[in-house]
Amino acid sequence: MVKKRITREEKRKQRHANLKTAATQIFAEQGYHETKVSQIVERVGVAQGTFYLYYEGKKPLFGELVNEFLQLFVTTISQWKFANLETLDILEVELHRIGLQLANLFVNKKDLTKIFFREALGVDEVFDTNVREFYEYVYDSLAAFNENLWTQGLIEKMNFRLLAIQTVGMIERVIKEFVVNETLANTELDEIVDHLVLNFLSGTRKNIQLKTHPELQAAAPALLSPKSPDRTLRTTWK
Amino acid sequence: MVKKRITREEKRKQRHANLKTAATQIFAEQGYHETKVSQIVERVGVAQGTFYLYYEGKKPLFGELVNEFLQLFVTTISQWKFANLETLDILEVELHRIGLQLANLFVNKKDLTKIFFREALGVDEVFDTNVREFYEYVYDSLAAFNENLWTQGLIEKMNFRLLAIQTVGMIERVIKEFVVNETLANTELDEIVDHLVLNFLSGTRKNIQLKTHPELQAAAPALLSPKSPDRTLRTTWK
Amino acid sequence: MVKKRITREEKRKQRHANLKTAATQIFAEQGYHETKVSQIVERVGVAQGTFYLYYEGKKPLFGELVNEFLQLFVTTISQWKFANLETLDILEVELHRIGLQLANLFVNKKDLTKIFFREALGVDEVFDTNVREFYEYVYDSLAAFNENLWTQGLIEKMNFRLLAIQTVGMIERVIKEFVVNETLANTELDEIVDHLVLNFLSGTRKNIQLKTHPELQAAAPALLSPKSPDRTLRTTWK
Amino acid sequence: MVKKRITREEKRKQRHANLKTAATQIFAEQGYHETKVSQIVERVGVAQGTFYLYYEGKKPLFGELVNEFLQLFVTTISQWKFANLETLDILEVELHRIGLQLANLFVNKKDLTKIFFREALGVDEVFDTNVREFYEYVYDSLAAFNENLWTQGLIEKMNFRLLAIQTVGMIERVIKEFVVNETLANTELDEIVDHLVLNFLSGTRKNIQLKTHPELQAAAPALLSPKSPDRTLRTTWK
DNA sequence: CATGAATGAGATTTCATTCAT
DNA sequence: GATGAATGAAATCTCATTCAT
Repeated sequence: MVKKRITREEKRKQRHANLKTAATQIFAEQGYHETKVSQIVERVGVAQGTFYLYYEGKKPLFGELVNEFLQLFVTTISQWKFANLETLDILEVELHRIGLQLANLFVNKKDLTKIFFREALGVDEVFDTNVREFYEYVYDSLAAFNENLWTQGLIEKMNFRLLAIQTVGMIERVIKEFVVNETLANTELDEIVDHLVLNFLSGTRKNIQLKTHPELQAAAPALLSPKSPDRTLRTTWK
Repeated sequence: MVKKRITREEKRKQRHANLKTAATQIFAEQGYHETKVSQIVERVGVAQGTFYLYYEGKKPLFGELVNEFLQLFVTTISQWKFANLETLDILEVELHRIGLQLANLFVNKKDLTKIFFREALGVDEVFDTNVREFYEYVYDSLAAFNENLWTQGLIEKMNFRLLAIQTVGMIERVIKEFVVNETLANTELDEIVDHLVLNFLSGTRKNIQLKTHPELQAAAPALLSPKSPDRTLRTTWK
Repeated sequence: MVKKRITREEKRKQRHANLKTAATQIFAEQGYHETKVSQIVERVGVAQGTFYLYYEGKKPLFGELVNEFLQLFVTTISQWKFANLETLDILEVELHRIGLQLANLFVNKKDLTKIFFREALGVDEVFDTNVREFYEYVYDSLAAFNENLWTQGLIEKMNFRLLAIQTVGMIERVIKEFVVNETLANTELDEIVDHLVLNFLSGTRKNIQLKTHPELQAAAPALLSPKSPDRTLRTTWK
Repeated sequence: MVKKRITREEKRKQRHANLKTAATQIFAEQGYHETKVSQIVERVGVAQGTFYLYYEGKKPLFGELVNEFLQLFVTTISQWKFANLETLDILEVELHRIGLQLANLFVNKKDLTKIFFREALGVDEVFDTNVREFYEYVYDSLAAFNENLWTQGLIEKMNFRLLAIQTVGMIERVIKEFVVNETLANTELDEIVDHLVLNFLSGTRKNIQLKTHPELQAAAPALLSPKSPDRTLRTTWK
């Protein structure tokens, strides 16, 4: 008896999980609008109506997935503790650590990450609001963090909110290339994080003594558009 | 006779332009999927069928707009000439100049910018490919530019492609906030560009002499999630 | 052992009754089509499948309820005995008595009455036939009764079937207003029955001697549509 | 040119009319819930989508039809003028006239009448409200009319609202039998109206002098349920 | 060229009923 | 008997695109 009940409950959970997994995959593959409920149930091997036993509809499910991602993110960053960031060296190490932590989140939740970065916006007004709230939250957190670093004399005084936005953008695009598009797949995650941290801290500038070697500075040829300066992009689609 | 032919031709062009303008606006306002062909023709004041005399369909038109944006971008950056970037000071000034130039492009083409950043991805596989090619192009250009700066001894040796990606992300998100979401609307464009350039060059690190004032460096308390550490995000949608 | 069997049987009967009660209520509240089987079982607190152990389906249950109402009605009127309707006074008293009897049936079975008057028709062709047969039966009975009254010289000769139909209509609408819509709730049941009986017998006409007082008869102004002669009714629904 | 435009406009009107006609017929035949949009378009011979060019949906169309009926009714009765109802004879003639007028409305709009009497209630809450408002309006009008007759000494003092309700019921059921069920089809419309008017005025009672002939009054046998006193009605449906 | 009515494929969603446990 | 998850047929409605006028 007890066993039977467990079995049924487990079956239910299994099905729920299967549906979510299938939906996540297909959303990640095709995006929200191209994904049909029929595809989801087909992949799981259940009837169309079954879907609606577990989810109120396609949109609510999508919202749930997006929120799961946001939740994971928020949970992760809200756990960070920065007790003793006394020196730049310590800061660098810490930043590297949390950078890797975050990167792993994205890598482990590749499909959710794809979903978020491909179509979190534009599906529904309510979603949009939610996502924008999320960004505000991240900006605020990061700006406060930066300001604190300044208080400690670790970084320069600057527009900390703008800095936060820039930082988010940096990370975002790298994530997109690494996880979503997989164009950075051949680069070590560690190297990437390292790069981001160093760049965040020091920018690109050659250190001061270089100024004493102007002989190194040659004339720079026009550089951009190395492939095809007048490159034309496809214009027609069916 | 001749006059009539011209008039007719002009009318045609006018209509073409009107349709494109209307479509651009509505795509920017509502996104691709929420935009109905009926809305576009209604705004222009022509019949539904007329739309198809000027465009092969909704998707091709959208593709055209996205490409127009890409084209504008490519045209802009491919014109940059960096003849004499002899010193960091010159570089800084130059970067500021082209940064403003780019920013103005986005501001002037606000609708196209919105379209691109909201939904360039996820509408169609072909679009996606095209956009990805575009990004590759930008990365390559930027990486080459960065490498050249290094050659001139202006910047440090680093992973220039990764640097390019980071830079693109930085700019992208700032643009999104400034042009698309208008959350940065109260910040001067000049300040923003300045910030980006300085950050690109120097990062955030306090310069060296600070190290001689360790008394400024206090212990940093945990800082993130200033609003609500356990923040819960909405989970249900209809 | 024996006790268990009884208990089980009783349980079954109880469940059957519960389901019927719940269904009756919800049908009365929402009508046939708005009522979902899920709502019925939820109110009773049993599983969806259990419903089908007691009833063959939603429609058969509804039919059963409608028939229960018809049965009650038929039982009531078939018990009426009219042994000595010798005078109009006796007739009036008798009519009042059976009128009240009927009225109490409707009041006591308010939900069944609502069900019958709201949706007995239009749910199923078979139901419709059944209901029509019922009406025929009532018409026939009433016509025979009326004809008998005539035989006894109590009422005028007229089209007794038509009279029966009229009478049914009179009663029907009053019931609808009193029981179903409750717009007559502030009127005493006794007064209503009284009114119906008197009207059945004497109509509305002022008795003869009035004709000797023609001074009472003033010119009648146009009277209908006291609220708004050109009243417009809502035309659109979603 | 002009001709072409007219043709198109006419075609449109024709199609609109066809859809309405088909819908009216099928609603009248099968009722609201059994009627499918697919049946309507099939009968007209147009595509499914065409339906939605002319009507916002099935429910709004139904509402439109119900309201058309109500409108016709209101228009009819609001035009009645009762200038000189000086005597009962004149009243009788007038009532007969308007009774016929109303009856003809129902006969001419048989389908709308069927729709109204079969399913005006129970399809939608908004409809219900509308219909109930309509009944209130009719009751009010009729009660005022009756009261006026009393003011003129033509009829007895009574509960005029209740009288109105009774009258509406009388008419309603006769209409249902005559128009909807067609069980009175063999009776002359004129006779029916006559009957209703006489009954309204004089009821059924034998006039006074009959009381002097008690020999006519025989004992009445039990009369009701002439067909089958214990008649059982069908109980099961699929 | 322009029109705009018509098309119809296709997607979401509901819910009475079934049936394995 | 009871359960309740699963079923799947069926219905409504949308909208990009076509094509006769």
